[in-house]
Amino acid sequence: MVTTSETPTGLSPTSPSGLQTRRPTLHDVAARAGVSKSLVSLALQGSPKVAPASREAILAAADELGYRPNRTASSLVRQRTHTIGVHILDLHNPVFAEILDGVQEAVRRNGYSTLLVTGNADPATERTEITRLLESRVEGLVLIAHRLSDEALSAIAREVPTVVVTWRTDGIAGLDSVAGDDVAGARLAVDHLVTLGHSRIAHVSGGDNRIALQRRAGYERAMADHALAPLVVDGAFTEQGGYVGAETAVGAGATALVVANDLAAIGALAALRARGLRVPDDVSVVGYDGMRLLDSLDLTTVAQPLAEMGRVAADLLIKRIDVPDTPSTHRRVETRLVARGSSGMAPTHARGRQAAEPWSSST
Amino acid sequence: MVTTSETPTGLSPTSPSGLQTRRPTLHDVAARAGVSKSLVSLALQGSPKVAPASREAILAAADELGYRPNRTASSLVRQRTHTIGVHILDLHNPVFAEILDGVQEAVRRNGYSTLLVTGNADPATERTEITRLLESRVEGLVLIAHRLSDEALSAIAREVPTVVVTWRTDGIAGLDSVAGDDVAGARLAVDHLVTLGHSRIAHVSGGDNRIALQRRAGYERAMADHALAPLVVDGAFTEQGGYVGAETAVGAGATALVVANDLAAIGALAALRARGLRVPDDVSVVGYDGMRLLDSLDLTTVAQPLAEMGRVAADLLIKRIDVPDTPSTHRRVETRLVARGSSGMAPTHARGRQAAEPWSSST
DNA sequence: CGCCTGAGTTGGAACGTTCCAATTCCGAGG
DNA sequence: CCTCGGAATTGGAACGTTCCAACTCAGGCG
Repeated sequence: MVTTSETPTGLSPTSPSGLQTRRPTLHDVAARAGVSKSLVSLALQGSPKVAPASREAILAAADELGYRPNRTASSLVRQRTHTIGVHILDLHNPVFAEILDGVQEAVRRNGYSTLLVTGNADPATERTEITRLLESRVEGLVLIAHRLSDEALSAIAREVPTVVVTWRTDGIAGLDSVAGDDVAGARLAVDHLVTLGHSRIAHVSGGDNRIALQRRAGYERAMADHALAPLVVDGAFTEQGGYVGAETAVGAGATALVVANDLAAIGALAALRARGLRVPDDVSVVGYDGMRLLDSLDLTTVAQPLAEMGRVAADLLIKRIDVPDTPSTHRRVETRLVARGSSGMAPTHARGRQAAEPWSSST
Repeated sequence: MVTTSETPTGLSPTSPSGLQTRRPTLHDVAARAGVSKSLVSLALQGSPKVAPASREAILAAADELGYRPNRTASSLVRQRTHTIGVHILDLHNPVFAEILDGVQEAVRRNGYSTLLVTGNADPATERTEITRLLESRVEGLVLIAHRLSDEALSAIAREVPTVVVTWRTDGIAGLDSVAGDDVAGARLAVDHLVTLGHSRIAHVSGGDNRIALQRRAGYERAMADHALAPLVVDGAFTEQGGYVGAETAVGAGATALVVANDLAAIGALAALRARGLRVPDDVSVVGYDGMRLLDSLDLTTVAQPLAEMGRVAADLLIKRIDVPDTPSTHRRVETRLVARGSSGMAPTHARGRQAAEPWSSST
């Protein structure tokens, strides 16, 4: 198509490298197509009111100039960003990636897009990154785990619809949550090991965060219900945490480990290998979370429907964006034990021991 | 501090839920503090020209109203976003998270922040997500792997400073890249296995993407140099790819596997376990990438300095943002073999075989 | 006493969109 | 030939910020 070229604006100016110096605007496109900026705006939004000929000319001009709409300007005037902010506690833990899958799926299905951000387990960067999301005027916030105080969290929830994935937020008004039942989940692990004849079942803890404490409580209650002596050793939600935790646990004579999460369970496995202990013949290991990778690693775990958690969270959030004044809902997802090769019968010499016998450092 | 309250604006309006209906603006803060919006802007930016008393009043007003600056408005008028866009091919692969660590570190050190986005290995979403970054006017783009065509890539590079991490982009002008030498890296793996007495060394490929093909080429050349018959089986950069690839490879009598990446190597391990084969007694396995997790899994791998790659990439990018017209630089990072427990001497019955002997399906 | 200076403050234009109200254009109907 | 109506198009205000130029107001100095 031939455009009359008495319009002042030619092709976009380029620097020697070919990198554009000034980005073309609606105005430039309008000048090149010989119409007003309003019509260009209309045409690019696909309005049916634009005459076919004009539309064609505008699209051609935009293409020739390499026009790229400016989202910041658009969302400023529209007062909408159609964007959901997502904070991930730790990108190194594949569990969070799996939750994110579900979030993205639901967010996109609802016509929003996501802005992803991570504090990498550092509370200070976590704060600044979330602040950044709020300043970018995201319309909702998904927190895939976080380290905020209850006050900080509720302040945020007052500002923008928010949903927390991974733990319940009962006390705090105006925000939703999606989580599994960590107490019941830890009990599943203990029950499973008891069924296999274990009594010296130790728990490698995940530190003193909320989730870790819940799982620990579940372990302790289950042990008490089975009239077994509990042993909790310090660990963390990382491979290293699992490694050192497993070392002290087997040092104390444990034949089975309930590890705080999958990543730590992988670390525990490494510690056992380093000690020359076989899994599950000498020691059984059960993880927590249910990340996909564990299938390949043949690790027994307490599994949560991760992608579904993300999906449910995003759906709750979008509902809350549409109807801001809904009471908080806290969704509980089903937790189940997935038995794999890392858990087996207790070693014969350790089986059938007296239940509440105190722990000693025998091997 | 007592503020005179004849100003028209009171506290920000809230809906029954406590969720704010209209976000306070500079104007609201100005009204409440009894000054002009210009002075509020100045004060919030920490300008020394603002009188202490005014500053205090303004800060108090902002705090009381819960004022939150609007980044979209700010970046619109400033014509700067101070934001780097980062695209990650696949969040499920921890390798990319480790590269991202380096990127974030360098980006923050230089006073920028990041906007993270993932296509989750789907080319279509990848495109829309990158488009989104461009429309948000990021000042630079880091692509931690991607599936764009060369044309698409160079079009983007013409629009915004861009750096690709993970593979070289020699042919394409105006963008930088950071990568390891995949051909040499694969050779390291083969050499290592040959030293251990292996001759039936198979390669589980990573598909037909650029990197996979490079690694495959490195394997093939190294095998030829050792006068060994190569065997390449189809795989993918995923656990499943490694699983099926390993199955066919050992079916063909391989005693050692050079697997296309770490994730696939984990899958290969699972396949061997399922077949009752011991590692490394029956079969040795070498991965590629060097993700941290492999340390716990005791897997030999060809390691790349992942975080450093990210750091170097971000530094190159920021240099290019400052000085747009610099010639492309392609940084090569050092690749080295990290020997762990998954690679060992070739089984005695397979050792010292005739080198170029054709492969058969013996076990 | 008027002028100058500089500290402190302010109005208003600009950024690139969207969208409303107003305008032009053109053919049909009276 | 004039009027009307609908389709197509347009100007301009608005979004919330930044920043420049201009202004006010003391106080010091000649």
